[in-house]
Amino acid sequence: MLQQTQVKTVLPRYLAWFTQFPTISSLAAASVDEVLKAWEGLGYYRRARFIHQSARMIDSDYLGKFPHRFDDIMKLPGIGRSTAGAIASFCFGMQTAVLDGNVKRVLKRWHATAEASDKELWLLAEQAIAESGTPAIWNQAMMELGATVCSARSSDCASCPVNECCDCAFQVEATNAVRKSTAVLDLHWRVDLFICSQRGIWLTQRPDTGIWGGLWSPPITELTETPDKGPLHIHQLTHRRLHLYPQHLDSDPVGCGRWVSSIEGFALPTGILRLLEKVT
DNA sequence: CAAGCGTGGCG
DNA sequence: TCGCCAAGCTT
Repeated sequence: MLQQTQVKTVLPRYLAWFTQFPTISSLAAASVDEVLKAWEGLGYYRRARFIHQSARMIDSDYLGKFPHRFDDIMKLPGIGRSTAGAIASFCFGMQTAVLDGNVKRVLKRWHATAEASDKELWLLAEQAIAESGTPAIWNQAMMELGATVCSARSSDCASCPVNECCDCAFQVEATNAVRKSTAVLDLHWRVDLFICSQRGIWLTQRPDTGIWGGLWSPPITELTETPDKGPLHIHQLTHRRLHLYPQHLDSDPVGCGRWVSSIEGFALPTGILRLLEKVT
């Protein structure tokens, strides 16, 4: 849940999650739609399907017990080197490094290597963890440092507990790499609203790959030409600006999908929920 | 290695 | 208001 998502955002969802899925086997037994619904609004929905797959894999391949070997943890879908390193060090006391956004920034500033590649940063992280002697504490400390006094927007070198051994103390600004901003692409989507009092609203399930993968939505058609009139709702993603054009239709829907009397039990993307709030 | 993948918070 | 970024991973 915490991958690329702030603790503040995750916390309430995390608590609700463990009420609904208290054990690995309970998560494994749930349907994909139940899991996606529990994840609704968190974004990066592939993570929800990955954690579901992981639960099922643990159930079948590891007798329902979370694996303790680093290589086995890495095999779980959605768990990469950094997350595996966090789990292995925090849960099992292993000497494994974490390299999240915070740790990367702290390492770059500490060693004054703003242009360091991921490969080089992993090397630095592994070296430090080996010398620390206390992997779990070290990892937590690095992450915490990056989240507080050595944060991205504001660094407080004067109050940093380790400023005396930091190569770039008091000159953080100079070592911030200039990020090349990635282009935001405009997409124009027609959203077909089949709504009737008798049958409710027509929803289709989006393909697993791509934007809002696996979630439910009214049928969406990509437009090559942008309508010059009619209602429009804009939804911003990281690298995409979605222009959503709601289209009320009285005809019968074609293709795969289902009528639902209420969207309550279905996981819908936030952009679609906002659009529906606006037009209904 | 770079692109693709959501959403909310914050300066 | 707007752009950046957050407990990254997969392809």
